[in-house]
Amino acid sequence: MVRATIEDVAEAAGVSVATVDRVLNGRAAVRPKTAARVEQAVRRLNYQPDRLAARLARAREYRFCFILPEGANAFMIALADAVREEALRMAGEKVVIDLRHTDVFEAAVLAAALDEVGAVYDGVAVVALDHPQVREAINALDARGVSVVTLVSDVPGSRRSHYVGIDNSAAGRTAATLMGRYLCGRAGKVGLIAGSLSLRDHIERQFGFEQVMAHDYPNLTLLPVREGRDDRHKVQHVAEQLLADHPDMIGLYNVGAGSTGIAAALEGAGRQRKVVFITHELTDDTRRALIDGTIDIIISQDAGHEVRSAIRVLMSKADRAPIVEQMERIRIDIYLRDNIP
Amino acid sequence: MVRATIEDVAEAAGVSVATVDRVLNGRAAVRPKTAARVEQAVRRLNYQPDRLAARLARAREYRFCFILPEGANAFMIALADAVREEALRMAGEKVVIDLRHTDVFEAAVLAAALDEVGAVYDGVAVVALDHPQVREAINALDARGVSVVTLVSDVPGSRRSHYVGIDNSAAGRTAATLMGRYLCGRAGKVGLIAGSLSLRDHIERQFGFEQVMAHDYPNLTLLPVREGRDDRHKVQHVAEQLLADHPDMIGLYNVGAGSTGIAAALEGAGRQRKVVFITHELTDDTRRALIDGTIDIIISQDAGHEVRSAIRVLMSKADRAPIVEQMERIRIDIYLRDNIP
DNA sequence: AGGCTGCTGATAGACGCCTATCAGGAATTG
DNA sequence: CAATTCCTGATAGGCGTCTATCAGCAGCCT
Repeated sequence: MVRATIEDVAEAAGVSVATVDRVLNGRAAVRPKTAARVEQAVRRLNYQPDRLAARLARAREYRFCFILPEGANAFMIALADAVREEALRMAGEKVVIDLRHTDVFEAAVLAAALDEVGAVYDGVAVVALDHPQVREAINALDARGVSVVTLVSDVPGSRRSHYVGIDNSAAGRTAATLMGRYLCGRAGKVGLIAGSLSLRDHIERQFGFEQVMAHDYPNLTLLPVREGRDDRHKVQHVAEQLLADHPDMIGLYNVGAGSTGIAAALEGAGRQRKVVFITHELTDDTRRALIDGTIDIIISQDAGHEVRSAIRVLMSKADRAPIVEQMERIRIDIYLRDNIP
Repeated sequence: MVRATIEDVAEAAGVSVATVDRVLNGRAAVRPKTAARVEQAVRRLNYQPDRLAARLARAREYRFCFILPEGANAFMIALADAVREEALRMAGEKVVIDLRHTDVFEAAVLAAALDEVGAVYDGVAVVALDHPQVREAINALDARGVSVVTLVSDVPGSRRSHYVGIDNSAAGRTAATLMGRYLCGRAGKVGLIAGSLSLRDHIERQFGFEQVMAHDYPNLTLLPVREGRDDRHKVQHVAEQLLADHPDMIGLYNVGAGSTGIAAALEGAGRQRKVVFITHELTDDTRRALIDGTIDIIISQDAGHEVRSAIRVLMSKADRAPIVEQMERIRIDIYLRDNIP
């Protein structure tokens, strides 16, 4: 039982291969009756075009563009590295991947960047700000036939064809539960530092965290969020303030980047390992802090997986082929010092 | 800058495409001097054969076999389902995947099964018992040119070309740290139930768990391991015994399958949510117990990912192509009730 | 010199699909 | 009923590689 070819279908339907091709690829008008015969034959033989042969024949280049923030925190650098690495690997498969950096915090700038790339690429992956202007730009791309996937941070309500990233509110809830359990029913204050509250992912994490905290751990008092803008130094300053203001703070959750700033602040105050510190993204720095105990838990996402997933999705969209949802789910990685890769 | 074809290489090296092909695929003897010229041209043009075209031309079927335990705990069923699902998907890519069930606990039976499949397949993935006889059978397959990957449980020291599965000792350590933290410095006993101590994965988990327990949590007394054979009923019996024998047991780590038996025992004794219960593998049953709080943490591995990884590895081996290590790392998934997929 | 062997070139024919073109038959229009 | 438009068939050529075959040329041996 070998797989059927386009010729088998043609024969079974009593038409020519040209007609089968016309039906399959919508190349020209075909009488409905004929088309129906072809489609029936396709189903009967369970014909599915050989994607390899198709891509070979099309001799088509896929052109994709990744748009990442230019402000370079460690995770975004890892993401950019992953893009470059995959670009190399995929070069052998007629896939061209470009990488652009933009100020993603400025809606206008990001929207302009999105408009600009539309003419050239088949698909765009973007770490996006959730803002009406950006949403418009994404919708415009989609209207032009350029498929868009959001990466790491989503823009719900836009016509992006897929979101590649973790469920951030689940990540926040997870952080809260671990915080609560690690604190063992003690009473005290828990601090919260975010990067920017205009990034969807941060908002959602915070939301999930607060939800579980309020519901399950009434013994803990959640301090108002402070914004650190994902900048190491600013974050450190914020953390120092927080520590000074609240000598009875026993837990700290960092929603965004700049963890090293917090680690420094904790060490400066001599309160490392006394404050349960949970943060995001495994990088060289956070790994080190995790090993020496300053960080208790890192919640992370795998940049390599995300980039590969984004590419697979964009390719599927370009081929108008379905994606395997289950395969494209990006998981929440939880790292303790014991399971660091 | 389009990518180079085999013809470009031929031209650059001043030879015919036939010769380039002979060098690249070791098809026939080529004078060393000529071969060197070709190889230089390959490097200079950064030529890499188009894998799509190659596979198309070879018109080759890959035949792989998965050998799984016939004793059907939920995880193994999920694994088998994943194999069947991927078999369907890959059918479109000239990859034929068969699935066999065997008593993997009997070294002789498993070894016989391995011997048997050797003649037919290009590659074999096996959930293997770590036993000299099995090791021999694996080595024999390798000698015959059939590549073998171990799945879920490794056979170190054998000539398997790859192990697809999590780092089990890290998983054990992770369980221990979470257990220790969840128990908040209280003193008490911690129970340990394993499936079979002849499966490598269970031994390693236990080892990792004991290591961290002994080192970091001297307040906790680790009870001697009890074997439950991965059988729901036997496991339940063992758990009931354990609970009866030790009213002061405050933590329980299940290294193997049969978690539902333990959940039943805990509920029977009215000690659910009083004993911190950590176990492995997310299934419908364990998910439910996690949600209602009987299970505190599930450490898991994604069957779908493992199967896909095994297939990718086997295909690479069949093509003599390198694998992307980083992409084939199977991660330890940690699930709380907050991040269940 | 004749017969080897060893290496190389040329080339045809897959693999399964896409693209394009041309011709002729069928259906539609006035 | 003729003129037109709409569908369909046939077929060639290509995508980049593999496989196989045959012919030719050099150098070696006896």
